[in-house]
Amino acid sequence: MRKLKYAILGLINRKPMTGYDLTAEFDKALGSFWHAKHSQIYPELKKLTEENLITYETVIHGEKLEKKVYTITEKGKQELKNWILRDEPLEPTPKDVFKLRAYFIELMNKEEIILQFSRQLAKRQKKLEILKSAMEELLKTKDISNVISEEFGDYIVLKGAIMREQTYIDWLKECLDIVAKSSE
Amino acid sequence: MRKLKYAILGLINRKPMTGYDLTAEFDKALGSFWHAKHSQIYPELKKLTEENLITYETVIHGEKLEKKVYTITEKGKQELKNWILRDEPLEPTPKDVFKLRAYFIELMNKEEIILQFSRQLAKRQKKLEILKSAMEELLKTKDISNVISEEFGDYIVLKGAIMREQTYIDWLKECLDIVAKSSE
DNA sequence: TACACCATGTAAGGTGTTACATGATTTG
DNA sequence: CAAATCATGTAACACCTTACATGGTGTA
Repeated sequence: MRKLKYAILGLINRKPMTGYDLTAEFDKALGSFWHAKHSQIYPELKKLTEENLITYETVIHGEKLEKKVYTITEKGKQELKNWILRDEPLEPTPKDVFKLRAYFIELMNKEEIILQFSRQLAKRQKKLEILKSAMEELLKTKDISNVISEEFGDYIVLKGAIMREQTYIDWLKECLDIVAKSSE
Repeated sequence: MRKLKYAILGLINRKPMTGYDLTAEFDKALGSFWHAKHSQIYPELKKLTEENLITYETVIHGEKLEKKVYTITEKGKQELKNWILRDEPLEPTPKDVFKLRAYFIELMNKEEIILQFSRQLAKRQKKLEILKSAMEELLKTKDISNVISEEFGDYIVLKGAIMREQTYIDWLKECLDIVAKSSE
C-alpha cells in the first residue's frame, strides 16, 4: 500500500521541495485528509531516493545551512500516474474516538452526555470556521475554472472537508436536541 | 492512548463475551467507526486480564471446544467510566486515500476523473444502502426512547454513519457535476 | 463428509508517534 | 540577543495488518 509514498510523490510532482516543506504541506492543505510527521517523512524520502523515484540536490542556504531539494524522476511520475488510476476497494471506515464514547452513552447521565456533546460541538465549530476561512482565501487568490489543475484539486478536497465537518456538527446538534428534550 | 482497551472494556461491560464475539462486534455495529482484527484482540484481552480490568471463565461448548468468556471487573468499570468523561483534544483528521487521489486531480484527464469518481460513488452508494437497512432493522426491533441506553448508543452512531456517507456521496456528485460540465 | 463457521493464539513486518539530538537563520 | 522558525536525522515504542498455525462444531 505505502500510501505515504504516493502522498510524497504527488507533492514533489507539483513542485520540487525539501522534507521540511513536505512536513509543512501536511500541516496545511493536505491536513484535511492526510498528515505525517517529519520523523516518518525523512526515512521515506531516503527510501524513495534509493528506488530512483525521486532525486535530490543539496542547496546551501545562507552560510552553511544545507537543504535537500527533492525532484520527481520519470520513473516516479510513471508510478504516480499508475497509482492514481487504480481501482481499489473501499477503505475500512476511519476510527472515531468520539463516536466510540457516544456508542457507550449508557455510561453517562443526561448532564454528562450534554457536556460531552457540547464540548465536541464547540471544537468542531472552531475547526469548521478555520476551513471556511481557508476556502475564502482560496477563492480569492486562485482560479479554479480549469478542472485539470492543482487549484481545482485544492478546491475539491477543501470543499469535502467543509461538508464533512458541517455534517458532523449537524449530527452533534441532532443528538443534543434529542437528549435535551428527553425526560430522563 | 490504548483506545482498543476502551472499545473492548465498553463491549464487555455491555455483556460478557469471548474474543470471537468481540471480533464479530467490530465487524457489525461498531464497524461504522471502529474495527480490530482478532490478532489484535486476543493479546489485548490477555493484557486487560493481567491488569485486573477483566476476568474470564472457561466454558466448554459441546464435547471439547473451550471458550473464554470475559467479564468486566469493578476496577475495569471504574476505568471505563473515567475514560468516557474525559475531555480530549480533537483527533487529527482521518486519512482518506480517495481524497489523496482527488487532491492530485491534475494527473488525470476528464474521462479518467469521471471514471474514478463514478466508481467511488457506486461503492459509497452501496455502503449507504447497507447502513440504511441496518437502521430500518434497528428501528423495527429496538426501543430508542430512553437516551441512557445501549439502544440509543447504537442508534446515534448508526445515524452518524448514514449522515457521513450521504455527505460523501453529495460531495462526489458535486465534483462529478462540475467536471462533467467543464469544457476541458 | 465436506463446508461454513466457531474459537484461540503467535510471528513477522509495516505504519505511525513521541522523544532524543543537533545545528543554522531570521525577526523582533 | 532571545525566540521562533528552518532544517535534518535517529531510536524506542505503540499500533495495526497479514500470514501462519491449530483444532472443534453444526448443517446440508
